[in-house]
Amino acid sequence: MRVNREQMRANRERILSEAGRLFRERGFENVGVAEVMRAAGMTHGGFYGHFASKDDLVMQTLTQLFAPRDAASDPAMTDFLDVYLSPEHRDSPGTGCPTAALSVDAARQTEAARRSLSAGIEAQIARMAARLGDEAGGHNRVAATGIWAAMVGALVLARAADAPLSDRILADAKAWIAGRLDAPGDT
Amino acid sequence: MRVNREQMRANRERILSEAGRLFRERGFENVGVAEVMRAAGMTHGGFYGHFASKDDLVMQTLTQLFAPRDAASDPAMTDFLDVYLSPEHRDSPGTGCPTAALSVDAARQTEAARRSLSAGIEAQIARMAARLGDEAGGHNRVAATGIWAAMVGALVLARAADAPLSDRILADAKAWIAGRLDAPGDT
DNA sequence: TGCTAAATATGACGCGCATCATATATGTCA
DNA sequence: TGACATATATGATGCGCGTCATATTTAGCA
Repeated sequence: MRVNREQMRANRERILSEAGRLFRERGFENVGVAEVMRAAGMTHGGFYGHFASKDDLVMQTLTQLFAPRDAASDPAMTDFLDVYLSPEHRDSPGTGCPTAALSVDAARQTEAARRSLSAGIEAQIARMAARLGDEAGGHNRVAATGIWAAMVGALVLARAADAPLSDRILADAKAWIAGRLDAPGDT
Repeated sequence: MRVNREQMRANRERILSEAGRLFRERGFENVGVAEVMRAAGMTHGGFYGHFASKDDLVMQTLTQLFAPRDAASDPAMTDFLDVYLSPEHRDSPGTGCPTAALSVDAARQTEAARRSLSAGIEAQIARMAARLGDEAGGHNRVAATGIWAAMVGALVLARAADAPLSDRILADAKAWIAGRLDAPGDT
């Protein structure tokens, strides 16, 4: 039952990947250690060879989900907005934005988990500000925070709302935010 | 151990009230039936005399939290925004906005619970639109959705972020949203 | 005032979960 | 190539939770 070092590294990454998907789909409390391991193609026993506890898994999953990616390949704001507030993104939280899926839950986790999430939020705001800077210019941190909050909030509301209302929230929020992009008008 | 009808009604309301507070503070999955009953000053046994199941309690709690109040006494948008994105509101989810505290969790509950939440979101958007109508006028539904999403999202982000970042998110989001209130500019 | 139904209390059951103990098989290295 | 370390599997333990069975007390009503 022993695997080589490469295999073990791959197993560990598959655990983290499946945990990231399951946690985003159903929240930290509704996914058990055994289910994560099963999704990764193993049994529950080997879990503690990879992680110290479930809290540790939660923290490392958050860290991985918010790992920095190169901002150079970021799509333009308009395209990003269009994808972010699409029905497809709303309907697939398991592969979607970890902030929208896990922020509320993560606020109730370990201090270490909170720190990972907090760093991810800061990075995202900075990236949004940079993106706005490329297209407008000025003190964009305020606008980046407001636009990002509106996007996350709209996705959360759309996921909570039922069928006809949900689509309308996506469309209306997208239209409103897009309208704010053109005319910066910072305070 | 029997109480009169008035007392029983009061007990039932206290259960719902405490459940509303505890659920908003810690989420549905992290609060047990026994703890809710204890908070209401009773033991766990009498629970099923009031509710059919925990799912039933969750649904009725949501219904009560989103019960319509008279929109006539709503504060002006600016005052509402100031209170909503205050550090006090961020730090007391148990008595704060149920949408920000429970939306993500509620999306994973019973269909009946989802319906209660959905109705609450619809009512809130309508109230926001009416408020904007009193102060501007026009097709305000789009703006109401965008502003409400920004407010909910900013509160969620502020609750997830750590100390210095959290305050900045509140202040920046508040400033940005307030700037969008003056100039409607609907699409 | 006494009988009955009802509201709450006490206690128990079964299940799922996180965690750990031990077994087994196989990479790793001398 | 053989001995040992180690990655995973099997199985067990303890605990908390939702739910229910039963007991107890007392309001409601004749």
